[in-house]
Amino acid sequence: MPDEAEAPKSAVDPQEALRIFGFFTEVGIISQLSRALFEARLPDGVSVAHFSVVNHLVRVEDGRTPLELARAFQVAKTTMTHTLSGLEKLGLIAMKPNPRDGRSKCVWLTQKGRTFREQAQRDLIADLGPLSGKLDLEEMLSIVPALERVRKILDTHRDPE
Amino acid sequence: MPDEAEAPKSAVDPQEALRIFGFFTEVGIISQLSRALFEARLPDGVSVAHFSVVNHLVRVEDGRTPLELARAFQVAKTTMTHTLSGLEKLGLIAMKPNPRDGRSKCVWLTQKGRTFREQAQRDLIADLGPLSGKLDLEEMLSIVPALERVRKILDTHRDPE
DNA sequence: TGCATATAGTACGACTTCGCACTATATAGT
DNA sequence: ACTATATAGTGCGAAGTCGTACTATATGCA
Repeated sequence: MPDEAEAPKSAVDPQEALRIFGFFTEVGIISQLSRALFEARLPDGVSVAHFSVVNHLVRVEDGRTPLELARAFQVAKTTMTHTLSGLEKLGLIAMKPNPRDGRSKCVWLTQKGRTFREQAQRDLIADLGPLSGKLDLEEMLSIVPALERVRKILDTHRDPE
Repeated sequence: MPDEAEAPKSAVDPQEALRIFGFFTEVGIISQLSRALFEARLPDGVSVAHFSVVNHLVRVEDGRTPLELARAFQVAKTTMTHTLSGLEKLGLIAMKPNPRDGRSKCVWLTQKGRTFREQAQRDLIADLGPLSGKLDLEEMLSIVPALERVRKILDTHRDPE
């Protein structure tokens, strides 16, 4: 481990930096593994992104604009366009013009979308059973606030949309 | 929030499931944001995956096989093939036949690779300065063990290689 | 009013990751 | 020794995400 011994001006020494990298490495791997796990349990053609958006529209009223959704999930607006067009083809949402802004649209859940979400959530919960036996759920949930703080700081530090 | 009131057989109630989804949502967003942050600070044409592999090869001896690397980063072996071919084009690694197994190869860092890693790490550390001032580093690092536990359980629960 | 600038959404191409199918080599069982 | 099976790596095509560039509409200012 050939770390440098010079005094860094910015309060981060190489030793600590390595551990910070480790944090982000762990987060990246968990993200990848959990995405694969969820995806395998969703119907063919439905991605985690699809499910997440439908889920979000149920929890916070639908009628959101694509841009609001992109911001909520911290993805580029082109990505949200792609996801929404997939959801529209699946018949889970309907896009209507935004009465308050001619440039914009509003995203509405269809009945099929609501039904799908309830079924998918039930299936996911059922499949979570075996996992939940091994995961320390209490510990997992206890670190969510810390993760939220990290996320918010990273968010403010990225280049503006 | 139309949650069901039936008694689930598998120890996960819908309320808790939503919070578990929340955990993975946070992890996914942090993964995305940190990837973008790091990528913007690496030279053109060098991805986070590239840097991570080089960094790994420095920390744990080089001479690893592609499959070992794929397992270390929990990515498909085709993904590692792609990443390594990029690193080879960049001149940061060299692939040699594995003397112990004719099917396999070994990945060695070039001098250029080692130099690159030191420089890149220095740059990243310097750029981490402003962030580190706002992040609660101690809190971040304190939850790494919990993340490792989650990662290991998810890993054992995915379908084999 | 008229024009400059900002914003919402989209088309397009690049990059990353993955699954599947394939080749080459290794290993196990007979 | 021979054959069947398993494993390491790669080529190819599909899907997701992103940045750039573009169109259409909105907003601000002279």
